[in-house]
Amino acid sequence: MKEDDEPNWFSKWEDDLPSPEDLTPLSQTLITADLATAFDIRTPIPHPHQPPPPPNSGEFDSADRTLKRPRLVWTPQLHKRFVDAVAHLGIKNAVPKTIMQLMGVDGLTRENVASHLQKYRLYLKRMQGVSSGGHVSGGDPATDHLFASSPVPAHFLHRNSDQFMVGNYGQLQPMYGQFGFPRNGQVEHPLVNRQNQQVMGGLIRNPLALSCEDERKVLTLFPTGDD
DNA sequence: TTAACAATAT
DNA sequence: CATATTGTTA
Repeated sequence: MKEDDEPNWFSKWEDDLPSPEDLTPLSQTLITADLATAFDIRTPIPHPHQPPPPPNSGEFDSADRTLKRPRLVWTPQLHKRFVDAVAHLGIKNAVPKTIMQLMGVDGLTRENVASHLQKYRLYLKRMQGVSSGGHVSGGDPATDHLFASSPVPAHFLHRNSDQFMVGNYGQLQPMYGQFGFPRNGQVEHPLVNRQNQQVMGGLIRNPLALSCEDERKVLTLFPTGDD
């Protein structure tokens, strides 16, 4: 009776081990749709009614990759959501996939975001060159119109956009308060000049609009309901 | 192999 | 010019 009693010296720690489900949320993809809603970035978007199913077009509107989608049109509302996502993520985590997830827009692909992000970064860079908020530097106002219609999270303009990591769960305020350490001591107001606003009344008022440009169909993603 | 990113193409 | 697609690199 020496082994019958079962001291279970190993059974002990074995029992103590956490079950596979108990641990490692680390492998998870960052920020699920649920998390995104948990933030404050508005509601999760329903879906923008996919491509117009032209009966005899041979294209299906299902979430079928590998098939061509209509050109995405970045409305001010959609861009706003984009900026919000980027702002809340911080530079470090603001990569296409994460942004896409945080935006929670159905039908929006990583490529869509990547492409837009590329341009957005160029826009920010152009602004850095020039002092405060004035748009110059050979950038046509018409070009920046979209970007100008959305408030830029300040910190992005200056080099020190050292945002905190994703840990801001629960409550997120539009204010980050932490300007960090201005090595230059140059704290400016990233006020965006809106004097160059074009005709914006009545033109961009109809969301969820599906138009036809030439023969290419363009897809306008839903209205976020707020701007 | 995935994804970010820059470059290039529509 | 706005967005897509591709190519390269991490």
